[in-house]
Amino acid sequence: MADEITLTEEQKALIERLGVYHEKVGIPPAPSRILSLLTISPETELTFDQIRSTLQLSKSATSNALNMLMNTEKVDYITRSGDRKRYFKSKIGVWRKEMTSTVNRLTKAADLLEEVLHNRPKETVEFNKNLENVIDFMRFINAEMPELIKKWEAKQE
Amino acid sequence: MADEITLTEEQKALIERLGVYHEKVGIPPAPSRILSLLTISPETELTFDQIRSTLQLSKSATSNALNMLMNTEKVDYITRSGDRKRYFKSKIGVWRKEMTSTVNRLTKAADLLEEVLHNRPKETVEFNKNLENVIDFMRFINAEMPELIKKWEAKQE
DNA sequence: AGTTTGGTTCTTTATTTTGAGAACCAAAAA
DNA sequence: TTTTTGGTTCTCAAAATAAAGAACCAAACT
Repeated sequence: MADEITLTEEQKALIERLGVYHEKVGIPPAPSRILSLLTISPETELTFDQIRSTLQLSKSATSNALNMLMNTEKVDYITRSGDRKRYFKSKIGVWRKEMTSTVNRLTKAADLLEEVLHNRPKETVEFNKNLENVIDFMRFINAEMPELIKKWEAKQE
Repeated sequence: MADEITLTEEQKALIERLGVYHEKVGIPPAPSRILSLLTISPETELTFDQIRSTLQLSKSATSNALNMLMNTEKVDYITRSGDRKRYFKSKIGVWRKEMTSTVNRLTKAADLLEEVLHNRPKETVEFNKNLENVIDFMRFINAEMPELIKKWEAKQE
């Protein structure tokens, strides 16, 4: 127990800064810090207690945060034979899928806005046109994603 | 006073649904509802008191929410000569700029992640490669935005 | 000068979120 | 079979968020 991992002051500061970034996009404090730790830590696979003690969180906060991060597909764990502990790690590898599904959520908004558009009076011409453009652009971006990824991949020599 | 605008049940339901969507992307309840009202209302320019009474908000909640929405460039107001009231309206027209700056915020994340990358040991090869790819893709998307908008505009005959 | 209008700001309360700590639990180890 | 490990779940308190209501204020009206 209490086998926290050693981090430089710089690394600790980075955890906080990246943590704040995650908070800004809606992830609660404890999950944010864990996600940041798993991004910054020299060791990429950490046990429950390494995470807990390094970040000075309670067991409950650690447990709940890890489960939230696993539910949202941001974290995963591996096991090692003959070892009962789980080794948690960032799912940074699936960023392509994540970006795609983030953009895909835009189409949900587009559907909702389309309902709004259909409900609007035809008289507010400019407003309706803007709304229509937003909707169309959201769908356009979503449709372009695969091609965009392909273009990026081609660029990587 | 109490000159609320008339909305159908469907419109009221749409305000709630769109409001929930806004809440999910981090906008607090009252601003979310106001933004939704300004998107759904047949009249696109509403006074402080029309908003207040239609949504049954207190003056303070209305005032604070409107100021937040104006600070974040989501809402604006116009005035009419000989009329002391302000007429608030959604800034839906600037969606292009908004989308661009949303994507632009990605580069802030990329900068932070690059600091992280530089701090990492070279030994975690796969992790580092993934991190590098995320960073590069974020910047790529940002750089592609203007072209993407151009492509979309061309499509609008 | 006094009143009304169109808000803003301050104070207080209700609700939600966050996290600690203890109790708990199943599987593995002793 | 008892104990330890690796968590999970429950209860409670602290802190942050949200919003109501009243007091307040400057500009315009009377």
